[in-house]
Amino acid sequence: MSNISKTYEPQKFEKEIYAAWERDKNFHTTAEAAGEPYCIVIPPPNVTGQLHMGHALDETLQDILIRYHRMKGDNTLWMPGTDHAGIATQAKVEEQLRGEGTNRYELGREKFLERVWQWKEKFGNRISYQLRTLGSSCDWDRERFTMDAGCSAAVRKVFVQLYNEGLIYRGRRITNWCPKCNTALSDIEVEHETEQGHLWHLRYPFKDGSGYVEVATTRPETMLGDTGVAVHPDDERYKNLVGKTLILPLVNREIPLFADSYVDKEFGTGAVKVTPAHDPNDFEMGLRHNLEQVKVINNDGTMTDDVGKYSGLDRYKCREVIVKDLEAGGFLVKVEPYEHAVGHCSRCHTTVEPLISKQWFVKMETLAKPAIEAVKSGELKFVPERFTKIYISWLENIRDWCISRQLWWGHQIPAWYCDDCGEMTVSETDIEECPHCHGKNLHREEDVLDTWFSSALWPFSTLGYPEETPELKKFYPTSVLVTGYDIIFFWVVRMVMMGLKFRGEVPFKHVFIHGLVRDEQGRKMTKSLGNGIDPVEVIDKYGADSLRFMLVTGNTPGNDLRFYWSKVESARNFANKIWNASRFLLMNLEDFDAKFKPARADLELADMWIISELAKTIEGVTKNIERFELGEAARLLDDFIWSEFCDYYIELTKARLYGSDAKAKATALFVLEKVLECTLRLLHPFMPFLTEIIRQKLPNAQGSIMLAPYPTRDELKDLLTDEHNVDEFANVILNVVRTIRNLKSELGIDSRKKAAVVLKVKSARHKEILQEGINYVAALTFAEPITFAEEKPLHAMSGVIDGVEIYLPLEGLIDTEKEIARLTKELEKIRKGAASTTGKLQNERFLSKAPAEVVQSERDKLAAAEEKISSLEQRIKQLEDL
RNA sequence: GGGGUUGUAGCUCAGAUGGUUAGAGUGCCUCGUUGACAUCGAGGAGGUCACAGAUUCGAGUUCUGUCAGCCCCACCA
Repeated sequence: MSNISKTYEPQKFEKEIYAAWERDKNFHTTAEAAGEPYCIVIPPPNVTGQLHMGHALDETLQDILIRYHRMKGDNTLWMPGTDHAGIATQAKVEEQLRGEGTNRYELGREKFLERVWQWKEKFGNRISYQLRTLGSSCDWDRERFTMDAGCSAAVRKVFVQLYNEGLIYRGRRITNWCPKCNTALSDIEVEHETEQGHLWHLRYPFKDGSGYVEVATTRPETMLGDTGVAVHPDDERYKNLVGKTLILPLVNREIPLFADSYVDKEFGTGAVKVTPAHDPNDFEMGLRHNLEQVKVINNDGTMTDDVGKYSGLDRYKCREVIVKDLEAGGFLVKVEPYEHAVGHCSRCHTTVEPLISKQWFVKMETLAKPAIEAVKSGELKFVPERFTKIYISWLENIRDWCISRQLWWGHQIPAWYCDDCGEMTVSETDIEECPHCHGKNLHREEDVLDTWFSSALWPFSTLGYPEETPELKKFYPTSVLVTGYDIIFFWVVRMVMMGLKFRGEVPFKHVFIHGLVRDEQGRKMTKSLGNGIDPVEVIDKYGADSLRFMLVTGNTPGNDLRFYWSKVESARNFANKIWNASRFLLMNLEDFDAKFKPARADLELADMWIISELAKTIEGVTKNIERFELGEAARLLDDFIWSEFCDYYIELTKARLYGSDAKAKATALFVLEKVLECTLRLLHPFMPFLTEIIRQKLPNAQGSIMLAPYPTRDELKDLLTDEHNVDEFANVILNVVRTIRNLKSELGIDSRKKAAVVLKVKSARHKEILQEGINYVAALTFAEPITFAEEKPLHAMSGVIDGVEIYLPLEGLIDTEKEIARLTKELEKIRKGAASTTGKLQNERFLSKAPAEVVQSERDKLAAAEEKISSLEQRIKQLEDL
């Protein structure tokens, strides 16, 4: 039983424990099980690669909530799974192919997809492995993938219904295009970054030779596609010129000067060149004024065949050449440095090109409204609350969602085009015949859906939708979504919209938002910086429990945290502390009658105190978990276990454990075991492995800790006695202990060396307390002997606390002056405090407005301070008289 | 341009509904290895809570403004 190693070595047991949990089906949930449903669907990690530290945080938070609720008796389901991550995964495999000297086009769609599935298999397994290593208690029997049969069926059904309702449409529009990924992107996949560029001022001559209009541009190469110049309708400078024709330099195309209120009169010359095919605003203006769309840039970022000598040039090379040519032709007025925002592909960081193409879109307005309402009504709550505002304002300004991607890896859009009649058909099942003309010459839409389309359905597709399964009925809406603030727009809002649309209810009641895990310098962990740390590496070195504890302590919802090895180390030290406290107990427990139960009267003050503190800790931890303040809960646990249980209580039991009174020993062991066992359960959601292995060694605990009940104050009610008195006792004794330790230290006496102490006690109550607790003082301070006296001993160092004067007699004469100086300093400190208290109590408005108990506590404070002052003054006088 | 967030000990961070002398971890200094633990114990130093106002009997906490950092959103070429 006690053959437990001297130090905590998590590597020796974590894997076996997890395997046992899994073998015993401890994670498994059924819809029929008893208890309130509690469900979390995992934010599915991308099968692009392995988990990083951000995932470790995300999973840890979820696992804490899940384990807590499971122990509480809720019918708890944590649904695991992974995401196919369209663009990202495809890019990885294409990169692999490039290394092999081939590409996806050579391979063909089918063979290529086989390769991606192989990739998925590899990394999907790696992710499952990592999640297990971390201790995640998900229901593995239900593991899902965004492209499995069920999710695909859900996607089809939702797509077709939205299409039939007119909420999905196909249109020729200007969209963000990534020339490298070779696909359209949605607005949120474009990252805007300010760049140092230039503003080129160009002059476009009037056809009639009557002069020029000056325009400015940051992208001169697009002038090849200009089909107009716009000015504001109220702009006096141009009023008489609107309607005239300009000649586009280099190209010699005739283009109109027209008026549109989009134009800002104040900017530049107030005239804008208009390129409908390559700028979203120009595109809109082009539609309003029937301008021609001249495409001059290809999908791959080179210039099109129709631009003469510029054809085939890369867009940036073309820019250089154009500028030269404009300058040579006298069309360049000036160039200024100019800072402006440029869009980049969030995947590959290539500068995005707005291009016109046929794409599929989801109409957002009607879907967004209920999603806004759900948050405003409180049906859906963000933790912390501040994200509500961000969520709402984003939804209020939402634009249609481009969902088609020119990729192969993903859900292929279920639309078929008939080559005979030209009609398009959208269908939930594959079709081989055109329903319009019964022709057989169909070809399927090649595009696939944006990854986030299937992710948006995740909370109900994983529960069985489109089937009306028992799980769907039982666990939807899920309880809470745990995710980082970086994907609120990508994912959270879309789940809410889809959930409301297809289930009529929000997908989750709470959204628990956490921050990013950063490196020691506060930088984001990224591949390019090479500053990422693999959670598995940390686990190998320090154990999963340490990593988990490190990730939650000192962190609050929504805030970023920094990764420090030293923080992991201190979490490991905490684990080691628990390990050794347990080892101590187990060693002493060897010849202990496990069935012994003390009578309430057998409990000592210290026993009652630790049980009372445990009860407070249970309440605090529970309350904070419920509020999602997991960092605070962890702090309370740390504090209770390390300071109160280990540093004080265990020390206080030693006299009994090593003494000869068998019953006293048994009582102490009983309480030690009781408190430890209860504490382990309280800590289990945070440190699942350690708590499991230790608890299994305790004589009175049966079964897995993860299925044991979560502690409650009620559970301790038979042992809780007279808590108010216990607190008072503890207060006095711990204060005396601190003062004695302090004095010893100042005297340079080893803390474990015996030293005589004299106490001068004012009230009978204090005397009673100290007499009863004198052994505790002795045990914690190595004070011996401790005597009570009415007089102040002359040759001694002294300290004073409420109601008690403490003296450490010295063997020789004391250095009177030094001691007086020390006491005077102490006296000043107390006087200062007393002065501020007196000030308050002399303030009539304080007396009349502050609550009675606040006033009373100030009075008590003052009385105590005055007592201390008088005691100190006496002592100083006594020393001065020497 | 709009919005958010942060500013508390050398460092990293806690401090819910305002109310004792503002806390923890880590680092630093002093002392201590006889059996739970040196991955430890005891003690200590270290903070005008960014700055300025306002509200209040009372502000680290609420409000306004200023400064500094970070982040998000945004179709002014």
